[in-house]
Amino acid sequence: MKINKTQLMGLSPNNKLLKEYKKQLNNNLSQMQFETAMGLVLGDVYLRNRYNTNYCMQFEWKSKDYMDHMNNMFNEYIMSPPHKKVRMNKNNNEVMTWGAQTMSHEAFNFLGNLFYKNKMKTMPKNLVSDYVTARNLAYWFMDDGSKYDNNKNNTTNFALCLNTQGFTFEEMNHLAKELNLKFDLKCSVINNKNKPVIKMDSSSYLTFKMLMDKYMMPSMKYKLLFKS
DNA sequence: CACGCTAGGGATAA
DNA sequence: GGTATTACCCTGTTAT
DNA sequence: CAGGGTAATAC
DNA sequence: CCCTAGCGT
Ligand SMILES: [Mn+2]
Ligand SMILES: [Mn+2]
Ligand SMILES: [Mn+2]
Repeated sequence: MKINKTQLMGLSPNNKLLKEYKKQLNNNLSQMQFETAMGLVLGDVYLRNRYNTNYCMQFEWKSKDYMDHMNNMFNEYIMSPPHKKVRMNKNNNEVMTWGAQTMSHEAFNFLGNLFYKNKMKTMPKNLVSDYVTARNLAYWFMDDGSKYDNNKNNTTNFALCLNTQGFTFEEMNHLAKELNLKFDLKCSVINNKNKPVIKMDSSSYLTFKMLMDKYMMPSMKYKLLFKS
């Protein structure tokens, strides 16, 4: 008797049926989920291990479309639809985002163990050569990517960035080399507020765009669109 | 005198 | 009855 | 992005 | 992540 996810609607966190449902799920993410999740962990997702058992993912994005896409991608691990978050910041401005979370599950532990060594998020050595794929890169870029030149004219500088301020210069210097090696992306590390940012040279734009094209969600395509 | 280009910095979107 | 569990919001806070 | 609080089960 | 003041050509 297989448990359908719809049977879990409104159940409490410690419900027995929920735990049986978790058991019947595969202990590993699908290949597509794995590649996506890794991109998201590098990007905007919080991979959380609160009770020292199984990891879960916490989502927060401004784009509802993008959030819905993740809701679909990790459908079997998400029990509640995204909830709207409206907050006031210190300037009394309204800031609206969408929040959601997966259930905690063993399927997320491999990524957790890969990125978190003694509760600290680190960049695994040889991450790119061992794991990073085009899809993986795409979700990282959709999350933390940007143009280098954001001026509102038709610039000829097509350089792109990965906003990696959360990592160390050492980690990113190594990553830049790995990206160059595996994807032929001419990368360097630049400085933003004394924190590292990966810059992909303008000459690598077409290479990168070709790699990304089939994965870019509509709401994120602006990140690699130029006037000319 | 324009205009491309950085690095400096603000207000979110993480 | 207490203790253990844990998904769904919440808020703290800032590097993106 | 990262942690905290809690209400609802299970034993 | 994105915007922009202001140096350099
Ligand atoms: Mn990130
Ligand atoms: Mn981000
Ligand atoms: Mn993002």
